[in-house]
Amino acid sequence: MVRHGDTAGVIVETEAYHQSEPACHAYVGLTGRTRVLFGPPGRAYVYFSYGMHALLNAVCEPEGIGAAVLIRALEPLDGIDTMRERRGLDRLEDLCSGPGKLTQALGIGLELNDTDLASGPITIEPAAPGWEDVEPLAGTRIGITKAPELPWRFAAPRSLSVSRPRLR
DNA sequence: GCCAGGATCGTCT
DNA sequence: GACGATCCTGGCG
Repeated sequence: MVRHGDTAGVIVETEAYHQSEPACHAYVGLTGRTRVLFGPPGRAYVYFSYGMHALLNAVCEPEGIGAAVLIRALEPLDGIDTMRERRGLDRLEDLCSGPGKLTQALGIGLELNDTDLASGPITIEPAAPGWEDVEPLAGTRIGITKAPELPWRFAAPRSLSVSRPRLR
């Protein structure tokens, strides 16, 4: 699960990105923007998408290799009233069912880029009770034009908080 | 249910 | 100067 302040949710959807394929920002090599991707693992890579959304990634692989996991959806767990206020929405399954939605619901902005996901302010924690043995489904990634064939999207089956289209 | 269009701006060419 | 790892709304059926 992911926690920031009083808000937290269970990770139900992710996508993997790696410097070896062109959909990954790190594909172009080390630049000002991709510096964090090539840094040590366990840090947050938060970047600005489409001029209006912050997207949260967990940096993976040893320092020197550019790779990360995009957090695409959460099932809301704590601070749901706060999430509703930030999102201006009521329906539980709409609060965090997309990478831009969940950063808004959790109050995660660009200022948290390159922060440590073990010590916070954003923390990634072990699976919540009842989620330990969930086996994710795999499918192709969403919203990209390069390397669309790679089955690097993963989602929890049956969760209503997964972004569309649902995997099955 | 599906599709098209607009908002909006950092990053790299 | 072009291009997105997006979201929301409105039209149509």
